[in-house]
Amino acid sequence: MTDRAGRRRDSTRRESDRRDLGAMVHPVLRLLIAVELPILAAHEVSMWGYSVLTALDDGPVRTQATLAEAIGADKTRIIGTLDELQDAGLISRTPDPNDRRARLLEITDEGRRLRRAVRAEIRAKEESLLATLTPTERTAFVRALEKLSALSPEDLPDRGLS
Amino acid sequence: MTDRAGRRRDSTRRESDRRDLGAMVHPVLRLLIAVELPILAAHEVSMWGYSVLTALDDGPVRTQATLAEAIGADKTRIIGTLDELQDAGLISRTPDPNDRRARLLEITDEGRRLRRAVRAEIRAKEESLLATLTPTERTAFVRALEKLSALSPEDLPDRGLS
DNA sequence: TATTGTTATACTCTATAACTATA
DNA sequence: TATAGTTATAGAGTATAACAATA
Repeated sequence: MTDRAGRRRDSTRRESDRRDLGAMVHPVLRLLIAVELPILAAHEVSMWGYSVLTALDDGPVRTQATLAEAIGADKTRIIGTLDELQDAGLISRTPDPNDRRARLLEITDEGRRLRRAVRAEIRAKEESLLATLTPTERTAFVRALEKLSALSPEDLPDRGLS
Repeated sequence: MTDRAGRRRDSTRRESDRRDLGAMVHPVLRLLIAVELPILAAHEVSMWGYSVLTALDDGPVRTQATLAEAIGADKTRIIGTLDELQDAGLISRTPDPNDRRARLLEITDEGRRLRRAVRAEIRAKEESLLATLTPTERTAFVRALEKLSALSPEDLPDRGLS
């Protein structure tokens, strides 16, 4: 029924025959990045830059550290990105009058325009990816991603092994 | 109906309200890595090492470059990994008698044991992730990953924009 | 001359800690 | 003394090109 490598020789198929999730998610992410990079480059914005604009399009943020955590980055890592975005007039970064240590971060109208233009192009590309799925698969896939991306390692119970 | 940031204020929900796929897939991959790393460390094998063992458990490979491409790596990048695996007795690496430039790569019995033990632990952890999904979502999610991970950028047609 | 594997180099990303300015 | 932001440094990961052995 199965050969030496453990693959099934008959036509049956079990979910446990699948590859590890990581072995499938990794190439998918690479594919998404390959699709997005040319679009971002055409608009002269980096991946982190787009990520910052996306976060700020949901509303202003009071400190850089808060913003960094929201996009899964480090506070030291986004400084260069914020410099670029500010120089390009895509965000404003002003000291909070009530606490001059903090920087009030806000997207500008032009930043919003840029972010939404980029998103529209990315969505168009994503459409051609999702078009390879059936409607059922597509809906469930997106829903599953929303659920799983909200989990953190601490949410996982131990289940015997490991 | 929607506020300034474009979010819907009523209870309706559209798929287009979702985040970009990359913004969801990235944290999922990070979660999977966070789950796998402790398991791999306990067995003293690296991520690339496990990836190599997994590929070779499907059958031997005649050249290192072929193996590298199969796991989405560079031929120069896996050399250190192959050295470690060989030193640990997990793979064999012998010059092909017919073409002594090539190295015949094969997993050893111990390598196979290790790989399958690691996989079992990873699968157990993945179970607790997938348990957050409904059965329908789970099946479709895995099927969608299988489809999407098989795509390459060239498979994508241009669709107007970008 | 072409191919396989290896080594060397530089470049990017990231993590850590030290520093400043404000509180 | 503690916090927000910045800078500096070192480390890991990766990409590129040059090299040795074999064909």
